[in-house]
Amino acid sequence: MSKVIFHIDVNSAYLSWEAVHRLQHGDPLDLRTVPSAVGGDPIKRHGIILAKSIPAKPFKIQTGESLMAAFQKCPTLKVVPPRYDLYLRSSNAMIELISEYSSQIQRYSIDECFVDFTDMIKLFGDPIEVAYLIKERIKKELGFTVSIGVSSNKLLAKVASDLKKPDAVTTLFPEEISQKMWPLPVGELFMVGRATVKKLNFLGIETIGDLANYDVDILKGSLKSQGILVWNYANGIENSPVKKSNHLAIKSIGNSSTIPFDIDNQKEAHLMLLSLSEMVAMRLRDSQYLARLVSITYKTNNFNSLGHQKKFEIPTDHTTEIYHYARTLFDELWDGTPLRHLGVRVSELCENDFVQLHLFDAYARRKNGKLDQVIDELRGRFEPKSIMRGCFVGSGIKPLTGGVGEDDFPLMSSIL
DNA sequence: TCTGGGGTCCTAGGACCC
DNA sequence: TCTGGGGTCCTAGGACCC
Repeated sequence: MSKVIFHIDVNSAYLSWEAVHRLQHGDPLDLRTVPSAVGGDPIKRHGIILAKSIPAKPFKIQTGESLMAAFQKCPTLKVVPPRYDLYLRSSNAMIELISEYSSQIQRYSIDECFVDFTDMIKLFGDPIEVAYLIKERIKKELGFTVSIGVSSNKLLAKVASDLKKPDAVTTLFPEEISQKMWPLPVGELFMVGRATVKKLNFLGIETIGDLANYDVDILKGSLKSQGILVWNYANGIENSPVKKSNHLAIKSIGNSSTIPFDIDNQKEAHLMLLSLSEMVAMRLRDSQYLARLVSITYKTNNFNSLGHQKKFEIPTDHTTEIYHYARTLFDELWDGTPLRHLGVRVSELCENDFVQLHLFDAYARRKNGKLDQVIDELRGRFEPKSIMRGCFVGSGIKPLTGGVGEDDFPLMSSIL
């Protein structure tokens, strides 16, 4: 028997949430009614558009483009800074409301989720009517709009929610594929990004329909497994389950940041790595995992990206150990080119309830672990900034770099 | 185009082993 | 060794998602 899946997508999420919050706090202006955007600070070199209002669309403002470019297209564009804690709370409120209709919810990102409604039909009735009900309740009770796609699998539900925006419910059942999905440009398909569009165009494939009706063996030849995947998607074939998000399914934890100035000396680079390692290690301990692999990445001032990684014998969650690995990796890779961006990531995670300790290491590690624990507690009880290492004083580098702390739920992946 | 930060997965090549 | 081949692990880089 066939499933019923919803995909629920918040319209211009960051911007809508920002607008609602401002209205609730007495701001007379609804950001959604004027050309506006949520964006970073160009002075700190974080100047890109993160979300835009619908009135900004006619100016061809694009998510991801620089604020400079955006202002050139629309000098009156109202830009506000992001507030991720607010967005997380807004997202949580929405999920809570949706939970009243099904417990089978997969949070796909901060502003998107999948809902398996199959078993709830006998309780709530017609899925499409329920989708409208959810949409209206979110609008009335939370103040923002969503687009909901309804279908028999996640891929089709996701495509459906994109067909009509904002504030809409759209179906895309298998029998509607040829009429509703096939005429779309192939780049609209999930997992067909810029690089794949180019390769497909080269084969004469322009629309999703072209792809669906192409010889899958030829696709396999030039696109490998990706070719089979997107061919299946173009034909509406996809059957992954709606996975209830559990944060224990995390595969890696990383932080990275663009520095307001170019780093051209080892000392500052090390300080930045320490700052990133502090955050990564705190999140790692919070996740109850240990990591076996540490990687660093950087971007030079001419936007060249390089990375280096290494596996280590003994999994760890200690700040100082992760930092030392990161520093060694960095020193092995860096040739002195000025840097604009640095990142630290840990992966190959394993449960932390059972660790084989080398006898020699045992004492030092326990001491380290205690220190980390105390710092984590103080940072939790007061403010994260309440404890910082002296070496950061006057350095121009923040003692902790990176976001996504406490309410970790980053299960956003490119895989359904 | 003066261009963020959080992720996941796949592929290719070399090392190493049998 | 101017020789074969398969399996697995490691690493770098790139593709995609939001």
